[in-house]
Parts: sequence; structure tokens; C-alpha cells
Amino acid sequence: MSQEKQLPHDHHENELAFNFLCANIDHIEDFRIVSDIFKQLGDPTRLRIFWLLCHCEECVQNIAAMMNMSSPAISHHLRPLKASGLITSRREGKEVYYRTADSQQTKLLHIMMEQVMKINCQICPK
Amino acid sequence: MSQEKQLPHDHHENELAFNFLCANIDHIEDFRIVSDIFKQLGDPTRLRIFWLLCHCEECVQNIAAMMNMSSPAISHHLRPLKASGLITSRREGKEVYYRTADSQQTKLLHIMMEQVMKINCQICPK
DNA sequence: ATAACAATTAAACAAATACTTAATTGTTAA
DNA sequence: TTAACAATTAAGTATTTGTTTAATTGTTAT
Repeated sequence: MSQEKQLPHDHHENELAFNFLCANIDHIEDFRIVSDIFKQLGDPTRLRIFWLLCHCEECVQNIAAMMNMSSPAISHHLRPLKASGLITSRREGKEVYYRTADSQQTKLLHIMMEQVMKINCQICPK
Repeated sequence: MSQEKQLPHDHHENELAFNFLCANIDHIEDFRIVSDIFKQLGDPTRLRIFWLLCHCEECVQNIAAMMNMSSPAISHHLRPLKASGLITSRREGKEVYYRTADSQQTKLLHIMMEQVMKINCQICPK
């Protein structure tokens, strides 16, 4: 039984471990799904919106005011956040209220981003 | 004592909580630092490289072979990963070996990405 | 109905990103 | 010192992304 992939250089890896890596690194679609989640938080504006909506439910204009940005710009970022399932919305009269979706994933991402902030930043929320 | 920011709509939030949010949402630089980390993992190719290098140390050519990509393309992605401190490298003869940096942050990100994968994907590493 | 306001979408543009091929730098061994 | 090979960088291109202003859609109240 030989290695699944032939590499330019043989560094004498454990063959079982190597085959495990080769098998999993090919699940490109799975990595794409996960990277799409991280990509949402990979923009400072969306990360701020996500963090804000972890703590409160707000309408577009208020989000825009709190972040000193235009409402079209905020709307633009709310869309992919919603499409990826990280936030939800409900209309009440003329206003549409957004908040972070209530899921295992968003709780995980919220905890995680605050940990990354704690590691990398002096001043940080909480 | 009034609210720090005046919003278009007053949804009668808890004023203390509201001021906390307003104060923190303005730490734009902190959010930028964190989003820069997530951005690294927000590309499927870099996420695969990061995951791979969490499990083994490899030279550029082997990474390229395992991922079915050219070595310039891999090199291109290794650079920002290294600049952000997520991976390290060492030269040994003609080859340069890369691996994930040994830090609290990378351990956190590794655990985290596998959790996100577990939540969102059927087949997943491990 | 129409006026006022909130949110979204469209169009346009600038900036950033990912990838390719080709050239360059760095290291080892003949 | 040259040849061979590994890695990086450069140049060029196509795509994606973020933002702005303007137009549109949707809702409420007059």
C-alpha cells in the first residue's frame, strides 16, 4: 500500500497521518463553506455590525448612526450577513430590525471574536 | 446625563448598555485587527493551507502538490499568513518549511474552524 | 391618493484580491 | 563557477469588494 499522493519531496511523514491529510485537504467544498463564514467577519465594518447585533436589536438607521456610515452602506453589508445566516431581520412598521441569529454558530463566533480581540488588543469590549 | 450618541429612532434601550455599545463600536482599530485575522481564514485556499499546517510542517512544493496548485500561488498565500503571524517558516537547504505558529491564537482558530466545519459540513476532518 | 420616511437596489467607480506566466533570488552540489 | 532546483517576486489580468449617489420599493399617516 503506497501513499495516495506522490509528492516532490519525501520528508518521511507518518504514512497514515499523511493519507489522512491528503484525503481531507481535498474536501474543498467544506473548506469553502467555512471560509465563507470567516469571510463575513473578515471585513471590519461587518465585524462591527455583527458584534453590535450580538448585543442589541437595531434598525438600519440606528446602526448607521452608531457606526457613522450611510444607510445604503450598512444595508449593503447586512445583506451578505443575512444570506450567510449570521443575522436575522423583522419588519415593524417602516423600520426593519436586525439582530444576530440565535444559533450555536453565532454564539461560537461571538465568543471567539472577543477572545481574538482579547489576545490582540489592549482595549476591548466587555 | 444623556445618551452619548443621538439616534434617529429611540427604541428605549437601557441607557447604560447603550452607552457601552456606543463606546466600544468606536474602537474601529480593534475591530480592524480582529477582522484582519478572520480575513486570513476567509479565503478557501488560505484556510486549507492553515489547516494543513496545523497538522504538519511542509515545504512549498509539497503544499502545492497536495493542494493541486502552483507554487507561486501557494507562495502568494503563505506571505500574508506569515505576516499576520499565523504561520512560521524555516529554511533547510533549498527548501523552506512552513507550519502553523505555536500560539494561543492559532490553537483557538484551529479548534474554532473545526467546530464551524462540524456545524456546517457533513464530512469534515477528524 | 399623496406626502413623508425607512430600507433596499442600481449604477458607477476605486481599490483590493487571486491567479498566471516569466523573471529573479537563494542554496546545493557537480 | 556553473548547473539544477526551490522559493519568491514581478508584471499583467480578471474578478471581487466596498463605497457613493441616485432611484426605487415598501409602509404609515394625513
